[in-house]
Amino acid sequence: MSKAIIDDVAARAGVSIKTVSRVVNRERNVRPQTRARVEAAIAELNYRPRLSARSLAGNRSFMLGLIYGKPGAHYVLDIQEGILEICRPHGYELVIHPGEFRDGDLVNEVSELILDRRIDGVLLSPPISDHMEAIGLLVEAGIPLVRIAPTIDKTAHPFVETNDLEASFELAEVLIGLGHRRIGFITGHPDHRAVGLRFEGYRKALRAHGIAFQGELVTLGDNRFHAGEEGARQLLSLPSPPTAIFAANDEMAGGVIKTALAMGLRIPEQLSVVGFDDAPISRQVWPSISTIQQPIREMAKTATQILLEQLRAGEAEPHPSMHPARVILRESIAPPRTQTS
Amino acid sequence: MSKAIIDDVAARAGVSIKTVSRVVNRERNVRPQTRARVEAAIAELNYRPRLSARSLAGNRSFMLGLIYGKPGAHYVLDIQEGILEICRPHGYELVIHPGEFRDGDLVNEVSELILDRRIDGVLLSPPISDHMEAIGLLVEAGIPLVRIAPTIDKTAHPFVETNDLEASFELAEVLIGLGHRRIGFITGHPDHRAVGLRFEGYRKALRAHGIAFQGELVTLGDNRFHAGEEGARQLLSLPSPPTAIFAANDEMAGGVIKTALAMGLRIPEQLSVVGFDDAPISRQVWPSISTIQQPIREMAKTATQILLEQLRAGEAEPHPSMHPARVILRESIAPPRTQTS
DNA sequence: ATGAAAGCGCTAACAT
DNA sequence: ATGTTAGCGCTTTCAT
Repeated sequence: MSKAIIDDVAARAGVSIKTVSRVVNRERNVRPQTRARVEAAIAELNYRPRLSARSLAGNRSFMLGLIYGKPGAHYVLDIQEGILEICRPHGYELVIHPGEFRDGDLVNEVSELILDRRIDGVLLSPPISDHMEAIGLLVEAGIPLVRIAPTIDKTAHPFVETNDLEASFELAEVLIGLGHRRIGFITGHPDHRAVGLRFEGYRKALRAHGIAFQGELVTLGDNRFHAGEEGARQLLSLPSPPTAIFAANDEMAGGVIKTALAMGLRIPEQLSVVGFDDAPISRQVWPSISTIQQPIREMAKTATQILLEQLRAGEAEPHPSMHPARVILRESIAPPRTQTS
Repeated sequence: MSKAIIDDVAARAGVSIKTVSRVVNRERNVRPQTRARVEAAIAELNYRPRLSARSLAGNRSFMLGLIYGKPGAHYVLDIQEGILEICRPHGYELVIHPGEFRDGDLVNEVSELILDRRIDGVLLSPPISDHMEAIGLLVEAGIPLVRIAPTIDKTAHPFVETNDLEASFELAEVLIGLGHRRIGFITGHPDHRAVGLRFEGYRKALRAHGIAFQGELVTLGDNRFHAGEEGARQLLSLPSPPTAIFAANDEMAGGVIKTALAMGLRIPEQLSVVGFDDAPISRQVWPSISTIQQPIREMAKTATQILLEQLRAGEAEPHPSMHPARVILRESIAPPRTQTS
């Protein structure tokens, strides 16, 4: 029963409560000897500072906020755990906040988060990391924030990033290297800008290899499994169907696989498929999907470190940090069948 | 800029701060007229009580804790969102806490959660809802808790439950009804007791239909995709392989599908497969998996309601609530091939 | 039905 | 390097 409060510790260590406070807060100007005495007293009494008291007096909440969209459960959970791994040891709690990009309430909810909870700092994960209105609100309120994998306006605020475009370019090049020339693409949700960069990477790769871009080989998706199914149905019904399909994320690539199999195609012999994210589904379908792995957990950890540093230093210098993605090759790709068949 | 504090509201409404406090806390013994005046003042000033001040004075944190294992990202996220949906409107924040069942640290972390964060109440999701040591700690500390889908010791504490065994029985009966007699089973992780009930449901169904239980048709799994692959490989290599496989969860059923396809089997013609959970994977593989849907989000909501009620009433009556699961039939099942082939 | 006064346990500003 | 004194903004008694 740890009912000890700061006065108990002070009494036991024979110092004033201010000195105890100094030790707890790791301030300097405490003699090592004194510090040791206080730390001993803290240990003996199993003293834990009351968060509410610290908050009230110090005007900070020791809480970080995470505002996230819905880019897949595994993605969100990875981010959450990455953040927790860093912030917990520093005495910060995480308050999670699901928000829809298009939801008009998002802005209200953000201000509620600020006003009611007095969050000390905020992490924004995709696609909310590109939600400039929400960001503006936070900036106005003076709440430190770090954006995870933003794609626009990457000047004003600290962020951690990855290289969607380059990784996508590389994966497209793999297909081209195998001999594919008609490569379909299923785009992602327009609110998820990062996914748009993947499309650009694809186009750039085509260009780099002198392959003409063909609009008919592109279908509009929304990141969901179903869009992959639809897109595949559409692309594979073309008079001259693609020999490979690049889906902007794994969820949709999974949809492509399912539809292609249902249509009686053999993968990868008759159709190569690639995705993006290294989502669980990419490993779990048969054949497994070649994809791009993003170090999202690491990004979340770095973002949290940057945020905590900002909280400590009180400054908000843009502090970019790059976590490159990497290509993962699996069963879903092969050279195209020779045209003669 | 809502910098209004309780004194401002009191002044504006022409009452004492105690009365404002009464209105904010919905206490009675306030004349409707007075209440209206105070509420008007609150609205005009956009007053928001400081959580830290309320916590310090009232000795509660307005935070709920969720301790969860890792039974799949979608599952965890569903629970989180179910809880948030209920607790946010009541002014409670959610603090999430991933914990490994076998991790010795879990107990430490739980006490930290109690001591440091002064959590007002805790929700335990599977498999932690069966972690009696952690529960004991919470009870000892007098922290109200609600268990989500526990399987043991369902007497002492409030909980919400579902009917794993009965649903499993029902799904097994579907296979039997199709004519299957050799039905393989891949068990779940032993720490996840609920998954054990699914095995019992399977055995009970066999018994009910006069089918002898055969140990060789059972392999030990751990809820993960890979275990499904292994189990399928083992079962399908038997001299007389099963005509259907029941995996204790969808993740493993997905593994079965993948392995069976890789072995050249056609599903469902040559092998029927069923799972449990209605996880995304059950919809995303081809063919899609027949399974059981559990209303986990609803369970989480109900659990939160019970917890909040307890916090209000100050009592901890066991308050069971049943959320039945239901069978979902998809493409992965068919009658067995006739033995003559 | 309403109010006055006394903290809750800590940090901040200013001593010393 | 350490201590003193005020609060932080609310909820609790206990009056009235």
